[in-house]
Amino acid sequence: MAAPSPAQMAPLQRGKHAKDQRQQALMEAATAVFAEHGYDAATTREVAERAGCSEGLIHRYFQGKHGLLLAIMQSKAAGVLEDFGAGLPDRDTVEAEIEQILLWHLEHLREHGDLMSVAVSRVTIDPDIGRAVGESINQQRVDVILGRLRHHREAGRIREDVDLEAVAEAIAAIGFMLGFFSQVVFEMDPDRVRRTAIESAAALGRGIGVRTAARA
Amino acid sequence: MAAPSPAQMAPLQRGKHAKDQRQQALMEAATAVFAEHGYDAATTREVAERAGCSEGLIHRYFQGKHGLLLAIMQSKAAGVLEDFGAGLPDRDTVEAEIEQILLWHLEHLREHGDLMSVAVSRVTIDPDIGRAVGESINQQRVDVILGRLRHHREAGRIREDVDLEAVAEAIAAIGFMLGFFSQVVFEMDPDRVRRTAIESAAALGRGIGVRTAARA
Amino acid sequence: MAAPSPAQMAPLQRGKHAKDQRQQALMEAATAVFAEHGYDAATTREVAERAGCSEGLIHRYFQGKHGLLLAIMQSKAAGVLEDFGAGLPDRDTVEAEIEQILLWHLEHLREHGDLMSVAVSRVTIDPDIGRAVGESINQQRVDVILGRLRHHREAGRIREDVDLEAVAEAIAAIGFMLGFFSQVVFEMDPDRVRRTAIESAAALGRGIGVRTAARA
Amino acid sequence: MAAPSPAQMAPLQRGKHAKDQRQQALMEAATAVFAEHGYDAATTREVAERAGCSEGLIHRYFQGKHGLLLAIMQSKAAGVLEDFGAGLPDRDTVEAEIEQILLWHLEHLREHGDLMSVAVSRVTIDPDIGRAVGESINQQRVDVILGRLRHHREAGRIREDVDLEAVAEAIAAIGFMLGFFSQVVFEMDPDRVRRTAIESAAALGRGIGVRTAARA
DNA sequence: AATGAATGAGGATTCATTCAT
DNA sequence: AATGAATGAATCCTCATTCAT
Repeated sequence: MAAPSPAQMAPLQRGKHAKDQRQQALMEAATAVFAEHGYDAATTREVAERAGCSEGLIHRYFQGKHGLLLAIMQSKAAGVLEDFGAGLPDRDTVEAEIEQILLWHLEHLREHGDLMSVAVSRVTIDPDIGRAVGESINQQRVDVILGRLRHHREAGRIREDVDLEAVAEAIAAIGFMLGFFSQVVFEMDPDRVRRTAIESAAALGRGIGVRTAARA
Repeated sequence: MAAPSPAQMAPLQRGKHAKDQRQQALMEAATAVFAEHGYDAATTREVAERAGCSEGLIHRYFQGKHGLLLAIMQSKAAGVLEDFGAGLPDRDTVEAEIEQILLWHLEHLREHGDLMSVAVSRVTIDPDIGRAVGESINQQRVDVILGRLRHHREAGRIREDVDLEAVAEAIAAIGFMLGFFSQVVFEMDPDRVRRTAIESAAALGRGIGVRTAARA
Repeated sequence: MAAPSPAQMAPLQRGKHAKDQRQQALMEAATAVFAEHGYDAATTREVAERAGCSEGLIHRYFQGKHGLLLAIMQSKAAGVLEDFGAGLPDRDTVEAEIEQILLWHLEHLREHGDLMSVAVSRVTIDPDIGRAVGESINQQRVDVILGRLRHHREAGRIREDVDLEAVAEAIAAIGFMLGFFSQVVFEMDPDRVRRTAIESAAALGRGIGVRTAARA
Repeated sequence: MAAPSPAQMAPLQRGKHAKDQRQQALMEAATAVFAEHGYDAATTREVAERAGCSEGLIHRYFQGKHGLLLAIMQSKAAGVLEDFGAGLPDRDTVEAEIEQILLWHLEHLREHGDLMSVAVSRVTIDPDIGRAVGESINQQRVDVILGRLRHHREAGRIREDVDLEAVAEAIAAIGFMLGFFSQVVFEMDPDRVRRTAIESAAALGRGIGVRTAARA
């Protein structure tokens, strides 16, 4: 899962203003190492080695190991969602909409598997992380989905009696489970996961859509 | 979340089957401590203290800290599902079926929140745990759900073109997310979670059910 | 200064109830190491090595390096004075009294040079030590001297207009400076130090004694 | 005790004799920081911060932390005594002479409390400091006192059988203990310390003075 | 069978010092 | 000449594990 992160690509000599590069390198290395061994079992030594700099910098830049974890979450949590919503085109049918949302999850959670692993493994223990993950990553995702569903309701494509929030959460749930657990954790067959997403979208879409003449 | 388990100080004398009691006490204490601090940060000392016995026993009985974790998973993972399926009555409609499955998740994941926290936080790191959780807990749940859906299909209540496996996984996903993450991790309002479950069941049920006259 | 402390004299095997012996060994080793390098520069590793046991025990027994320092002070501070006063015979003249007090200081501060070095080097920095040294060691010494002077006043051997407390402090001051600084720190010629003590006692004794016929 | 020295932030520009100012600022800041935390526990970073310049300068100017300590001692040790002896007027009686010597100690050791704290806390550990303190500060003080006592002996005010060196050391001892330990370290009541000094001077003065008619 | 004293390997962190700018 | 970013050695401490009792 963890990108090999060959490090030392650039010598990164002293005194340079390469400070930002080093911080970035440290955060990326840490994400990989944390995902591999877990936060506690990860050593600052390995993080520093992979980032190609000294352990001391972790403490200078991030005030210690925990600060590094926090910095990762704060910096990347935003990034995970930045193109969600904005990047997705409008769809003509509810089924297509849900389908593209689920497929987006499949793609993005696969890409950010390391980050999610770290987040998930800490979320029950570390209140700071719990907050970051719960409010940022989870709630925001639900909100974006909800917004898109509202569009469809306004277009008369969703039944009046459907609780949109509940459905948005259900979609987020399916997206997260398939995208992270099925794909990344359990390493299921990608085709099966993809088919499950598509079928779920169809079922859910039918369930909340108004019955059109075609469907009736 | 953690069962209080105050090391209830039954004297736990020497002989007899006190051994089993001690093993049980150790496993329960460990579940709580692991859930609280995470596996790595948890100390065998605290586990032993809460169980009311000496650290040495952890190694004698379970061959160390990791063995204790494994024992917990193996012993409890089975138990989590034992009444799932068997305990649930048959339902007349697909909606009611899905609803009761989701509500069962809400109830049981709340009860076993500690165990799930431990499992989830280790699942990406520890291959043994990954196996136990993935194959036992996740797949078994999907299978049970699938079995129940097949019943309804045989009764002519589910559309022919629906991929039952996909739907079963979707249901399991929603159940797990709502039951564990929403309830236990994010501590959302129980009523909202419950409503979300019911609404999701309705939407999904409608989506896979054949349109009856009543529904049309 | 530091007793060589060859350690490992007894194998001190496991499981023995040699706990007290080990604590004692640790405290003695620490006294020597602290005196040699200073508290901060001393390493727990060296202390443990000299005591012939593992570093971990320092933390188990004394809750860390600082606890070890405290334990030394508390345990030995009392001991330093236990024979002061009790051990000294009554004297017929004030001069003889002061002389024996000063000579006692010379002897005892030489013996406990290590302990005093540690105490003195920490006394300005560490409030706990400041308290222990200031109140225990210093004030108690003055009190004992004061008690002995009162005896002589009651015997009519000390002038009425002398402030006994002030004189007691002066004697304690001379005793400490000669005993610790001159002897231990500056390593002055023992004979000269001894002569200084005797002459000081004579001068001070004459200064506070009533002029007898013999003296006049 | 510590002079506030708030890093008064004179801009301290490049050229000129700003160098001397910086060295001075560094030494004063270091004296305060060393006195506060002890030499080892003090950090060059805090010294530099308080002096308002960068850590690097400590190494450029003083060749490191230890050099800074040495520079302080060498530069200030002289200053502590510069007006001792010269600044004190002649006295008519031995008592008055001793009294003014002791009171001088009270005043000057209070002023240089920080410096003395540093010196005393290092004197048993650091041979360089030991030398500086022992030979410079201690012996010089004794010598000055001895010189003044000789004056009085030449004036026939001191008994023939008194060992002047011994008495000089006793006076130095009392002065140092009262001036540094009682006042600065133990923070005793200033009035009591002062009274102790005066009474000690009287006793000692009587003890070494020739019995005049008035006294007889 | 159970204890808990002891170990020792390993980890995060601190800090004097160096050096490119 | 001065800075402050970077280093890396060294320290205190923790903890799973072992073993004598």
